[in-house]
Amino acid sequence: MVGRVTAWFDDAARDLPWRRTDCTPWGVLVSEVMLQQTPVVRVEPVWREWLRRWPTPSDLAAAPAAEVLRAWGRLGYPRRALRLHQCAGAIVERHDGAVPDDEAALRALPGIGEYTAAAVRAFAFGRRSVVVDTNVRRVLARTLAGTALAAPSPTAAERDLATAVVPDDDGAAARWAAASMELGALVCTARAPRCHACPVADLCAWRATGHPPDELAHRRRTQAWHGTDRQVRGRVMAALRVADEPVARALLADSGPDPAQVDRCLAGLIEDGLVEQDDAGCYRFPTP
DNA sequence: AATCCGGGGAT
DNA sequence: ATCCCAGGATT
Repeated sequence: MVGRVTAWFDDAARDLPWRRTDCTPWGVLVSEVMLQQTPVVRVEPVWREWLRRWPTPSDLAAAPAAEVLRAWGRLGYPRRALRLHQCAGAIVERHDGAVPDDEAALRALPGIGEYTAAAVRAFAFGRRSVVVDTNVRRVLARTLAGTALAAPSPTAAERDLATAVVPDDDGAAARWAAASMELGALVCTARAPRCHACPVADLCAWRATGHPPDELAHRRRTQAWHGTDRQVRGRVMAALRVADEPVARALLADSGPDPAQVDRCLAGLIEDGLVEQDDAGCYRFPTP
């Protein structure tokens, strides 16, 4: 399983900038945070711009939060940008400006959770770690468990299974992490898997049983979007992004049909540290 | 364990 | 109109 997937990866891997040998650990960390719930094609141009402007953690730490939020653009979940900014500051303060390779130290950084810490350790430092993202979970669910999709949130049994599969050797483990993720992203996709191009199709439990559908499909609840606070918050952030100066409340009226909702979202954005009010009561990104 | 948190492209 | 995407923090 591991050998065949990594061999496949040697040939099929996408040439992504954060995979190049000249990419720094900081570049890898930035890519991982940007890739949290945002597809590769949308991340790549923003990542290039960020690494050009802020090639090191201390460069980003020194930038104003407003510039960071602006540069985040439409990647979504702008709290990630704020945390990445805080993460850069913490790397400067706690680690002398160098991205740590220790899993516990990584986990302690803002915006770095279990997945991202393991991914940075593997991809930036070539060290063994158990990297379990949505792709790996799906690949393991299908090949080994024989189910169409993994459970909504990772279970302990799933972690144990993922851990058991990871090779002992640092380099082999890091290659498996990248290869298993890539297999899920390019071949063992959620919607229309390309089993004909899969290096382990002949040993896939899900395929062997005729691709049974997801038993929990009918209970999976898709997140609403239209009319939600998330949509309104997004519109407010977009309005502030394009504005050159603080924006009056009246100009944010078309962020949502319900004024009370817009006010609630503004309060939430302020609470989250994404927005602040100036002396005139106009809204803007945080200033130093 | 459940919720909240963006946004866009594919189907 | 629905689904999916290299998740994390909070409760």
